[in-house]
Amino acid sequence: MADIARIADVSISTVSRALRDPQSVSEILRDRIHVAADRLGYAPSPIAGSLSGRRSPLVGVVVPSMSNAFFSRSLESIMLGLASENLQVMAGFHEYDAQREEDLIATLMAWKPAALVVTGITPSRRVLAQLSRVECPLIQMWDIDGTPIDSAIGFSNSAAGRMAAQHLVERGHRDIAIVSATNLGDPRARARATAFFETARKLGVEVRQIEAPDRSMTAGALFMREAVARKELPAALAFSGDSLAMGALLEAQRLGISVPDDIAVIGYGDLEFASLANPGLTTIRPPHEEMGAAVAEHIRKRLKDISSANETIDLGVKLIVREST
Amino acid sequence: MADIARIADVSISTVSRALRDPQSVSEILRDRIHVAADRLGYAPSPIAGSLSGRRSPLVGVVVPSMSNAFFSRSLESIMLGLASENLQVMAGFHEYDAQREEDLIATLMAWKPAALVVTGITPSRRVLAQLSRVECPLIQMWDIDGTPIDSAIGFSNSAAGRMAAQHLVERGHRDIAIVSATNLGDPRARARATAFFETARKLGVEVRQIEAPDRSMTAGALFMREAVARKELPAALAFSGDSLAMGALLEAQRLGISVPDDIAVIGYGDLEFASLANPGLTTIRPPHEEMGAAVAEHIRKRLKDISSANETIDLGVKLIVREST
DNA sequence: ATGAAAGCGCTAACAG
DNA sequence: CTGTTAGCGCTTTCAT
Repeated sequence: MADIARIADVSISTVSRALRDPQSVSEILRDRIHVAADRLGYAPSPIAGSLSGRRSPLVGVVVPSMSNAFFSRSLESIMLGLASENLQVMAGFHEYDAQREEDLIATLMAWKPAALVVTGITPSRRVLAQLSRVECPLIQMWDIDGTPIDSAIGFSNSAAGRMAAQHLVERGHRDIAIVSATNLGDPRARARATAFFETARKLGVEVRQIEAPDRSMTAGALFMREAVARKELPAALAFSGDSLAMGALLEAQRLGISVPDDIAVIGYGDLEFASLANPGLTTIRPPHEEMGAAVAEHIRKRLKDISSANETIDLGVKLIVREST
Repeated sequence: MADIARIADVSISTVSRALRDPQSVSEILRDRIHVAADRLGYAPSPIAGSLSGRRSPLVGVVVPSMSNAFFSRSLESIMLGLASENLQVMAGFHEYDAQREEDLIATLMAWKPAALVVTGITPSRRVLAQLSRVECPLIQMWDIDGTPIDSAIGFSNSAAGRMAAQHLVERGHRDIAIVSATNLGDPRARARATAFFETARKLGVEVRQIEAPDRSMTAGALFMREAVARKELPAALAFSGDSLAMGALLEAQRLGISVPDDIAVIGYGDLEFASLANPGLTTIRPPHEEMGAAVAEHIRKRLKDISSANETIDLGVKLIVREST
């Protein structure tokens, strides 16, 4: 910037202004400065800018996992929506470990991000305290059931659970089990399972809860194999995720069990294979990409406009009925 | 740091040393400083450190896509392997767009990263020039066929293509087609397809090349439906990815086509569903997670040790034979 | 609308 | 082993 200032015969402050807020500089100087900057191939230092300024051109994003299709999609669309704003995403994951989440948030905050995006609306006590002190816009995504600290963009996981239960009961099922990997510590999966359970009960159906070791297709297949071997197969199965459901579907096929004749199956997620499976998998579709796009848009808005903080946006879930129920 | 210095009654430089290289400070001062730092709840500013120091505690990672399971897995394991070193990953994607890749690399370099990881060994001319000027350790991952700029960690995509062709020909197939989404601009998919083609030819088999619109399961299903409708189904199909193959497998099932009796299928990737599919999908397994771990380890080593630059590590691919061939 | 001056919080020679 | 002294490259009052 000093070089530009010399060539354009202005002060460094004017260069700074011309570059970050062109309107605040007279047209003549502005042009001289931009020409000089181009000639020198000037590239601003985000580090120096961040040290000096109020915040960095960074948006922190905290997700439970990077390899989970749900979150990697959200991440991708957040990045996409923020690229035009010259905001770089700095992401991390914690696998539902509260300590790791806390450390991660602390690390991200140390970079003075322009905004912070976290997954979930009900953090642990300590993380809650930590988030309450955050000085930048804070967006909680993937859940809106509860009290947001600042803004929340997502959908109701309880509604998703309710929807699934209602569907199975309406289909006439009375012998229902829900297969869920709750011990992973995913509060949203837990919320869905709880809502499922309670909705079914209200409709006069007692639902069995079965614990899966994790949310993988392999776990789904394993569950199915063992349930069949023990002859403990219920008439309808709700899985906490499409991968579990797909694993079960494939294994059922292998074992000669007919879906939906012998057993009805519903998933959650509407991952790509849900529509291609045989039979097509009935599932609940959360607003994957829409969420990322909405988060990015919200950040853009808040960085410009006056405080449009404390917004809650419900993007809704959909029941997608296919052949498996 | 000034507060710590005052409390511990030392100079700021000594605080800096005690914190970043404890060994270089006498035990007495070191303890006083750490106690003071704890008491004050001191959290270092990575921004100030980066501006002042030679580099930032950041590792830039460039992948083609964040939502692709291949790359999100690598990313996750790189992050995991670097967390202990207090290195934060800053990642971005470009969807095989050379211009976006160039911009992304420029953005990452502006943060003075401690290391840069890119995907692929054969960048465009301009990106190559850009990477040659990088001042930090540079790791090219997911491919080792070619001349690395600095270090390369991955496997031979040509070998993967060769392996697949050899397998199908050995199984006795003469009517083979390869279904590949080459127009996405993925040089590694292209390398695999080319090697497949040439290997088959050497073995006396001419392979048809069929273009898929993308690498999704949906595209695989669509291909299968159309090929069957046109009665143009070859005896053996090699797909450039497991998702394409899985889509085709599911659609074949739907259409009553038997795999491998009517048609043999081989994929690439060994994604989770490959072993669960009916029939199990024969595929080529690249070293997904191993790569991320190896990249992280290599970075750790290079940041400490003397220059162990210009290393090329071949993690190898495996042919996994299942029922589909 | 422009410039001068004072940092942002830390690292890194250089002396001693 | 420790302290002094300069910055790193930019933003931001405060004057003018």
